[in-house]
Amino acid sequence: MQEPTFLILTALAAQPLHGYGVIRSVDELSAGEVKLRPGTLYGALDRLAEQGLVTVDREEAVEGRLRRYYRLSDAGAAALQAQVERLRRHATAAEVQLGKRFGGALSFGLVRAQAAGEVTG
Amino acid sequence: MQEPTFLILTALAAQPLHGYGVIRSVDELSAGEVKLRPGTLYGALDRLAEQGLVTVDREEAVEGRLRRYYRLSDAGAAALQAQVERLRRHATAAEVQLGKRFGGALSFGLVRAQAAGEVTG
DNA sequence: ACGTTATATGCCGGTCACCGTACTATCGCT
DNA sequence: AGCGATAGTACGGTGACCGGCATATAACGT
Repeated sequence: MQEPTFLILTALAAQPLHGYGVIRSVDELSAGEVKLRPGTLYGALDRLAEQGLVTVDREEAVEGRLRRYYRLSDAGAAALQAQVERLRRHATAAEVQLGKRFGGALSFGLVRAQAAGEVTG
Repeated sequence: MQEPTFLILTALAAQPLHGYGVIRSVDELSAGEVKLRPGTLYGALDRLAEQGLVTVDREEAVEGRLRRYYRLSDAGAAALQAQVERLRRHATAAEVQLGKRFGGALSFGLVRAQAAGEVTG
């Protein structure tokens, strides 16, 4: 699962949103770092619906415009939670490796890596 | 940056490795979850070298076979560290969102999410 | 002697997620 | 009337990754 897809699931985790709502939510959640393009969003939404990770909650017609709300399914929530754990494991592994970067054991600030996120063991 | 690329950088963070060494290291680091195919590995290595995130450390000829060692550059280490922080932020954001999942504040087991890995904020 | 597994690298075609852009359409603001 | 925000659809392109194949040597089992 890629970053945009992950953030779409994240946006939908709290409550159902329509497409444009997802774009705004992802923008906020990523502190402005990730701005979803329509092509990315609706493509991802279609794929996620196909996989059963999101479902169409309802369709509203607001002043002629269709507004389709998407909801995170239970399977989607489980997938997201699994992905969160995967991300954490990878982050931890990378920091442990980075801590070994100067060839041996060292006893000062760089062990920070382990201290920071490392309790997983 | 995708998962395979991230794990390749992670593998090289501790010490220079040759191609096959990276495959084994990634296998270990991911607890057997990620098995790099040659096409993925060498393609990624070429791209990373182009971006200056890894450099060729040295070339050894072991019994006729060439063994090319790759090293993580300082830029690569910085990129990996940045990626680690990005991953952590996303993981945290997702768990906060998942915590809101049943519509409001709740005071039992599901707040586990925050308790589990969450001290970052 | 032969097959299998491990070591080690390179190449190529295919897929699919994502990007970028353009287009349609309505509302509110100026 | 024109512009920007809202809201969704369509489509061509890129590039990372996958899968498989080719190549070569060495160790190990049968």
